[in-house]
Amino acid sequence: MLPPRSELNRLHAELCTAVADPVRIAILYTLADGPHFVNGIQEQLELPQSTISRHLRILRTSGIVAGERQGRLVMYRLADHRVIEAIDLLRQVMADRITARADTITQLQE
Amino acid sequence: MLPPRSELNRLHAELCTAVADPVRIAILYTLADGPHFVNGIQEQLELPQSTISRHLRILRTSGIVAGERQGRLVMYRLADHRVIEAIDLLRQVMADRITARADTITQLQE
DNA sequence: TGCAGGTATTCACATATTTGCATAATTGAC
DNA sequence: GTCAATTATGCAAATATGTGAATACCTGCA
Repeated sequence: MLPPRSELNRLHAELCTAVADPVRIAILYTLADGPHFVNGIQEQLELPQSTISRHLRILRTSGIVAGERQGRLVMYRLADHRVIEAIDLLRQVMADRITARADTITQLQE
Repeated sequence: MLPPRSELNRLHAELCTAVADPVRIAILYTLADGPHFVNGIQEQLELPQSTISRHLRILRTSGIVAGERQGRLVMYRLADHRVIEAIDLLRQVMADRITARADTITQLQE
């Protein structure tokens, strides 16, 4: 007894929304290299600590990452690598588009 | 000479945002079955025509779909099937999560 | 040209999201 | 228990996003 399709689409959109932010994408690519502590992520992204923490909560709530406290630190890791696969696919689409546009400009200049 | 990583992440997020809406997801799955006219999409989703049109514009602007006028109708199609692959991956993640939750509930009831 | 069908846009409103700053909560060491 | 370090949250302001109704726009045909 699955939920109706519109409800599935709503949940699906929630998941997509969770990855639809530049800061969260940066966090996810950082975690794609392996688990990181919050201060490590912050050091890498150079953003206010509260900003990092709030975005981590969004990713955690949507089940995309998981956090585990280790003493005073909290270590975050990807909960499901398919999410990285998915956003990587979209990144390729974007990269191809940028390349195509650059080629067009180059041709116009010749 | 590529843009800096933060700029790429911003563009990447724009692309993700475009698919982060229940109506747009429904439209994309409709178009995954093949090109459709606007009135066909509207008939299938049962939403106001202006709503469909506005979401189609968002998808068109972000390059995810392409529209072509044929007489009085406009036919839309997916511009890059990798986008469907990407959101399908996320849908599987979501489906697995729902299944896991249902199993947990079942176990609690036993 | 005028009309009707199909699509796109504008408007006004409501809701949601993001951000920085300040502050709270949690943990380990003394 | 107190203090310092790390992480999380509350708050207020700014920005962005989604919606339906009405209207404008484009096209084919008489």
